[in-house]
Amino acid sequence: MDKNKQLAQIFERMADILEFLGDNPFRIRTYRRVAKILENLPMDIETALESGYIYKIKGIGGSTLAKIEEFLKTGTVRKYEELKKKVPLELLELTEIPGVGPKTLKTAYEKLGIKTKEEFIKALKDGSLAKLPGFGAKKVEKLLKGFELWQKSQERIPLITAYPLAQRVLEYLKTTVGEYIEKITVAGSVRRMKETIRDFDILVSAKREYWRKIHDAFVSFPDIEDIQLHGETKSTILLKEYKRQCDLRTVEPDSWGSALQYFTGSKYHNIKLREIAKEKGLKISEYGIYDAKTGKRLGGKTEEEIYTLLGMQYIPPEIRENTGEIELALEGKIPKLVEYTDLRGDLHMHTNWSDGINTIEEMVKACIQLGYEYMAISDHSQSSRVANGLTPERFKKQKEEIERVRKLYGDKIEILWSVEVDILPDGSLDLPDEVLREFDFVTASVHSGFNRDNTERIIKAMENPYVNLVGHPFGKQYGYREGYPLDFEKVLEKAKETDTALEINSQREDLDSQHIKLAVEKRVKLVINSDAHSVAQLWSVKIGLGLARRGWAKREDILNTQPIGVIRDFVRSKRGK
DNA sequence: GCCGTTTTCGGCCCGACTGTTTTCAGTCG
Repeated sequence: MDKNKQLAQIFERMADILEFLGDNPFRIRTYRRVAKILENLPMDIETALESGYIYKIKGIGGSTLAKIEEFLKTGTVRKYEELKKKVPLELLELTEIPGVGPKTLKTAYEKLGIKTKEEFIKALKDGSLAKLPGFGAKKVEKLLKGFELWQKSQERIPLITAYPLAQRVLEYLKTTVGEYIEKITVAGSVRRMKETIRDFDILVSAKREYWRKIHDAFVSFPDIEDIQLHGETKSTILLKEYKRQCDLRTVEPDSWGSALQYFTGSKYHNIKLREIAKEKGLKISEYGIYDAKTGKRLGGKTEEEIYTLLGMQYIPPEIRENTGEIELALEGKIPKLVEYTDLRGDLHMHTNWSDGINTIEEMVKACIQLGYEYMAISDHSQSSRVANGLTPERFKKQKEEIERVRKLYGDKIEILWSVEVDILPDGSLDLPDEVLREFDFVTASVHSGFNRDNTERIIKAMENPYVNLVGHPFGKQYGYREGYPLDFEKVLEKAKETDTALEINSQREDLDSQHIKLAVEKRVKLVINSDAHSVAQLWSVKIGLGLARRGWAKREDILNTQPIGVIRDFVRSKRGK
């Protein structure tokens, strides 16, 4: 999907340049929308063209198509090349600084001849920018602060890191000013369970008389670097951890639904909704949904109300990206996505037998607490030396311990004896078949050779009748390591052919939602796993679940929503083939 | 740029905040 990303970037850059040049804002919006579409395309752009998929996407018209085709043919887009010559390209990156937009840069460029980032920062610091019309000391000070902040927090953080941090702020507010709060939740990209997060949005509904108290408590959160805004409807703090911005907004209880809808986004989803509202003679804002003519308020207490008034199905937050969900909702065709309560077990976790920190018994007790019907203990195999992988001899001993724990807790939970066996560089497995056959469930993963294409290696592993699941197929770890090159189409085909499932690994966020969408379309079975290395990490299946929902997965697409009998049949039937 | 049972031309989401402004431009979400 490299070409998708490259093309998306070209359209994004063209939009930046056109904005700088003061071009038609609606053309600019179109370019950005195209970039978003390309980024979210669930397949290669070539495939999208060949299959005709792309022609069905609204927002991609003739001249966009021409540019895409030109890019595929020549590797470049002429219009982009020409635009690049007209502007100091390097300067445009500075729009990432909060408070800096294209107009600011344009003024600096035209009045002071500033062409590079360094020159811009210098002009900020030496006061020459402050002398320009529309600029003042305060604005310059703000931009400088924004610059420093930007330097610290350029990177987005993975959801698995962001999610607990957001929960901490929520818990803090609940314990300090909970009595004044009617409802509280995380909105924004965390609620949409986006793979990576830039900042946090927290929404509270409360009676107006309590807002001040709530905001005062918020800006007194212990682990903050800075208070950036402290108002009565909106405050912003900078969290020490990862230098993340965190917004708090308070609304009246009656506006809860419309505010939640609005602050959850995505931006493009909201724009589309408002367009539809307009066609229907309605108007949506964060305060409610109104009759456009009379101004009469029609609703806004719940999110459901908004979607209903627009004549569509409720759309789950995870798929609000304006990538086709709105059209389907208008036709009533949004599928029922998999839910947390559908999960019956976790099939990937480690114990202190390899690189985990808790004992088998502790993991079992924790899984019982979570209400699982079954679980799988899946420690590493011998070639994972850094992870203290088990030899066949140690696995034999582990089996005895599993039996012991089964006697204690077997009536409360089904304990599967499993393994995360290494896929060796040649695609063979780290344990012989006669050892693998002893396990109740086998996951095979790549833990070495991250710089090569691992397609053939994984395909070979899937051909082994004892391999039920490929763990973290891309070898990716969001925020830390890019995945290795992989022909995912081929992997999907082989998975389908061999009845092998693919893992949605919560710790690593691998697969990501676009891969999941493809797998769902191809009807390849998926498993949502925590890959927990301690009791404390078992919660993380919620991350995998979020990704699955973003990938439009339904309950039947996820193997571990099924009763234990189905899991056992899944294993048995592949072995019997 | 895209789009169309009220349009093939003339529209294109909405509101808040900030700073530099006597009514608005720029930025953000």
